Amino acid sequence: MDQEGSPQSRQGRSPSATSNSTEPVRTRWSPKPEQILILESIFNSGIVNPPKDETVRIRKMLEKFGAVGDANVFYWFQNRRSRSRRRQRQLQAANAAAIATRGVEDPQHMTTMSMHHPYSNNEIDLGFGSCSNSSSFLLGLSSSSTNGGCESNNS
Amino acid sequence: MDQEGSPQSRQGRSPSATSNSTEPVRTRWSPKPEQILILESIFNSGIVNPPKDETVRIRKMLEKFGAVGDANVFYWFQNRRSRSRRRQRQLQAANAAAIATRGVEDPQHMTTMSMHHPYSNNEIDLGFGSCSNSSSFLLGLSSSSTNGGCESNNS
DNA sequence: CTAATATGAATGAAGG
DNA sequence: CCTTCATTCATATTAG
Repeated sequence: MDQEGSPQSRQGRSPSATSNSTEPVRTRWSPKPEQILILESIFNSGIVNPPKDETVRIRKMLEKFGAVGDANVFYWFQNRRSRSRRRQRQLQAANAAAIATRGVEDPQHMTTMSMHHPYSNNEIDLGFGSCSNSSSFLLGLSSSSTNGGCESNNS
Repeated sequence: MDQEGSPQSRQGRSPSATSNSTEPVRTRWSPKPEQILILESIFNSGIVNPPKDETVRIRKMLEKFGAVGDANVFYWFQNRRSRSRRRQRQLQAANAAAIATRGVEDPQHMTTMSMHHPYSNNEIDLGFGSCSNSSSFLLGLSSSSTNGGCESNNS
């Protein structure tokens, strides 16, 4: 394979940028660790589906650590949501199956999602409803509104 | 019940313990030969993208030979599809290049075909269009909505 | 032991 | 929201 000695040296640019001649190789955006931290913090803060304006704000925040476009942020949240839900279902199914411990299998329903994960990556909290105070440095979302940014969004 | 799929450390009997005591050493799923046979049979039967229900059924089938989760089956088919496609594209490109042969030497590195495969890696059939009925002992599947039978897949 | 390869798993991007 | 494709990462296996 191709394993460079310099990993994570991929520079991604927003697909909207047409004036991009210095980087002919279109590499898909690879979020930097700091960006991932920010995104996860936001997600765990309850903002799982940021509206357009917030997406832009988040993008600007992330841009300080590397090139990123609005679409990237949008995709990230979308995938994150989907992934979390999937995770949840599998986890629940596994748990139920473990508790069941009996050969009762639903011939119709396929709720039995038994998948043995290698590492315990439990992330089953999501303080919705109440804006959980994450000790994150990214608490600067307020701009025009007087609110601190504890809002439940839904589109 | 099934604790884990028995990693079967067949690497080396060397006592060189790689610092493994209570580490969750993410042992990735290693399909048993029988499982691989089943999966390949199904794949070659035309089921290249089993729907969820079928995936569960396949998983149950495989579980008789070793611990496996739905996600593993899902990943297996996904990777299989991707690999088959890529392989074909590369072979096609190589073929086209061979036909060209208009003195146009490709000074670039050989990404298409340069590696000598130890075994005859000819798997370019993918007899879609006509559902080839392989004589497998495990053919007991019912078609679902998306695909699963003798139908050309979408996209 | 090191290098190359095969393959399971994760994720960004896009389609429907 | 859901599934699917393509690319990439990580690791097990095998060749040198």
